[in-house]
Amino acid sequence: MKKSVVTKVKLTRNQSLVLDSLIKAGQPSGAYALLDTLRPHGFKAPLQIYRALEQLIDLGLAHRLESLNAFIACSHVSCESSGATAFVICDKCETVQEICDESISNFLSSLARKTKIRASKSSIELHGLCNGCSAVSHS
Amino acid sequence: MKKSVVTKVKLTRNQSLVLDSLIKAGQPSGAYALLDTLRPHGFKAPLQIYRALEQLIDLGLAHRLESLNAFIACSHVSCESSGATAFVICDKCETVQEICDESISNFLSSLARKTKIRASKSSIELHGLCNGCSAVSHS
DNA sequence: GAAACATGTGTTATAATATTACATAAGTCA
DNA sequence: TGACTTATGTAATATTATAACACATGTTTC
Ligand SMILES: [Zn+2]
Ligand SMILES: [Zn+2]
Ligand SMILES: [Zn+2]
Ligand SMILES: [Zn+2]
Repeated sequence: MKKSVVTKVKLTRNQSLVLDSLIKAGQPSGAYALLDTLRPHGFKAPLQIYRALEQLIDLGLAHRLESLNAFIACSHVSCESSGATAFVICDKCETVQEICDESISNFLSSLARKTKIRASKSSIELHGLCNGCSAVSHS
Repeated sequence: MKKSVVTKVKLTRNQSLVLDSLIKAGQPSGAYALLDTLRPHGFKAPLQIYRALEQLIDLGLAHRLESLNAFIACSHVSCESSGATAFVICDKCETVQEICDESISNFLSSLARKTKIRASKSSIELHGLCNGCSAVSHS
């Protein structure tokens, strides 16, 4: 898993704005939602968002949720350490828990070993109802 | 994890055609690639593909690879048993290994327990270079 | 400083993926 | 049969992502 080694980086204006939006959102955000949010700041084209996101993701400051085609700010200081992260997503309230511990990296290592793959990127996403939403929606 | 309980289902014509294409491809296939493949059989619109895929996925006969926006035929008899499946994807030769054992379901159960989520769907995808490709591309 | 290079930006257009809406047909069961 | 569900056909549209090009800015090297 390639990861940025940098601990402190100077973000460009666009990157900072996108990261701030992501943090403020506190939820998975689509690229076009971010674009709309940032139009008042002069953003006009999707590429401005996608380019900033690419950097932020490389730096471990944001993550892409593959199953939602959406993005979210990293909830840790930064995920540089391992890059082995799992996302647990409530489909009702859209809360996302970002889990990044040894159980994840161990699982991925073991999976890579078993399948003889030289892993470069992983995506673990678990959908369902969080504790609160699960209590409410007892259909 | 909700799963079909059916063991033998009669597929409709469209569903059979899409499944056959997926199996023949033996690789992740995009919806529009499937559409092109099936035009000679009368397919004309993306919805015909997406609708068939939805059924096939519900039946456990096909899977969606979230990180590729693509689909693949189930490599087991069917994944009805657990629905806890991991995909290991070579980014060079596009080979996909579908892993479905206790290590996967245990990991997911544990993750769900830790995060207090009532899980309904999961997606585990590991990218990298398979054994063969990794040997060749020693840059 | 000038040249060479890498990185970031702005903008337009376009590609790739997925869904809505509506009309029709076919299968299932009382 | 009627009532109902499921599958289909088709057109239009929505959503997500990238390509191509021009320009600007920053950094290194001489
Ligand atoms: Zn993170
Ligand atoms: Zn919730
Ligand atoms: Zn399967
Ligand atoms: Zn390979």
